[in-house]
Amino acid sequence: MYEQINTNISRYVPFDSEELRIFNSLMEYKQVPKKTMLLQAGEMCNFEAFVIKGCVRKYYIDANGSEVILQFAIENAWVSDISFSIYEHKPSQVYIETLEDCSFFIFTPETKEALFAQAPRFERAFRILMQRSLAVTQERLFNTIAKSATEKYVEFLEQYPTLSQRVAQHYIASYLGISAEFLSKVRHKIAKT
Amino acid sequence: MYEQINTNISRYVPFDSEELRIFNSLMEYKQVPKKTMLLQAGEMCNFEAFVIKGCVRKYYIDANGSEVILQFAIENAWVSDISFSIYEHKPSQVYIETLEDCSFFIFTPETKEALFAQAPRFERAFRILMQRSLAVTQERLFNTIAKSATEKYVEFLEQYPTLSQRVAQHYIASYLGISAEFLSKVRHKIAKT
DNA sequence: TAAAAACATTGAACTAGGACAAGAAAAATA
DNA sequence: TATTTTTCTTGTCCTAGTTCAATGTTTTTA
Repeated sequence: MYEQINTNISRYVPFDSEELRIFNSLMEYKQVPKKTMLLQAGEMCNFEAFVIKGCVRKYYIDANGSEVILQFAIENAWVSDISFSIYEHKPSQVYIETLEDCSFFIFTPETKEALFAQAPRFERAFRILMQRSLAVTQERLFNTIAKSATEKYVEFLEQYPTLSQRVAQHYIASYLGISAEFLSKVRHKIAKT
Repeated sequence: MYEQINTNISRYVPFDSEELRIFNSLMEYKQVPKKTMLLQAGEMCNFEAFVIKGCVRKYYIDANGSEVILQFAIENAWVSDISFSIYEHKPSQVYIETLEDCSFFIFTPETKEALFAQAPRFERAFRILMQRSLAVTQERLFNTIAKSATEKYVEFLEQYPTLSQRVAQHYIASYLGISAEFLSKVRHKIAKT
C-alpha cells in the first residue's frame, strides 16, 4: 500500500523505517471519482496529493475563458497548487480536476508541518522534489517558446507515451498551447508520413 | 555587506545570529565584469549565485541557434542551473551570462551541503525559495501560452519596471518569446495610444 | 439501446507574429 | 572624435496557427 509513495519520496533522500513510519502515519488516503474538482480558483489550496492511481489535470482559465493546462499528474506524481496558495495564504488561481477515478495520499499544511517537525529530513526530500518540478517547468517553457506544434506533440508522445491514450486530445492541445483543431491537423500530417 | 542576503534568506524562515554567521562564513564573494559567461551549455553548473549588484541572463539556445531567455536575475535574486545540473550530475543545457558588472555571493554544492549539515533549517528556506521560483515559472508559462505579445510586454513593464532601462530590447523580446522586430512594432503601437 | 453529450476531423477564411532586408540611432571603443 | 559595433525601427512578404462552422465519431447516460 505504502510502497509506491515510499519509493518516490526516498528517491533522492534515503529514509529509515522509523522515518517512513512517521511519514505514512501522517498522510490520508482518499478515493475520488472522475471529473471531481479538487480545487477551484478563488479557494485556498490546502492539500498536496500524491497520485496512487488515476489522472488529474491542473489548469488556468485565461481572460477569454479558455483553459490552459499546466500539468497532468498520473501515478507517482504530486499535484497541488503549492506555489503561492499554501505559503502565501493567497487564494489559488488554478483549477485541479480528476480526469479518471483516482486514489491519493494527501498531506495538508498541518500534517506536512507535523512531518517536518517529527522528521526534519523530509524538508530535504521535498526541496529536491520541488527542484525537479522547477526543472521540468523550465524545460516546458523553453519548448513552448522555441518549438513548433509538431515538435511539441511528437516530444509529448515520447515523454508521456501512455497519456495520449488516457486523456482527450483537446486536453493535450491545451497542454501544448495549441488549438484542438490544429492538433488534429498535426496528427493527420504525422499519420501520413 | 551581508544584510541584503540575510534579509532575503530570512524572508520565510527566521534565522538566529549564529545560523546567519554560519551562512555568511560559507559563502564566497565574487565580482565579475559585464559580458562574462558564468555557465556554458555542456558544463556542469557548480554554483548558486545571489546577485548583490548587477544583472544576469540565463538562456537556452534552440535548434535554429536562436536564444530563449528563461530568467533575468537582478539585485536580490538567485541564479543557477539548479534544475538538473547539480543534483543529477548532468551537464547543463543553459547559458548564464552577466549583462552588467556584477557582484555575487556564491554557494557551491559543497558549501551548500556544509551549510545544511551545520544549520539544517536552511533546507527549509531553500525549499521555500524553490517553491516560489516554481510559482513564478508556472505563471510565466501560462502568460506565454495565453497572452498576446502586447499584453506580455505591458505586464513585463509593470512587473520589472527598471529592467527595460537596463537591458537591450531584443533580450526582453527573447524573454517574452517574440521577435525583436515584433516587439519594436508593439512598442510603436503602444506609444501612439 | 436510444438519445444526448462530448470529442475529433476537415475545410475555408483570417491574423498574429515571423523572417528578411535596409537604414537610422545609439553606444562602445580606439 | 571618428569609427566600428550593437541596437532599434520600419516596410514587405510570408506562414504557422487560430477561429468558425459543419459533419462525423465515440462515449456517456438514461
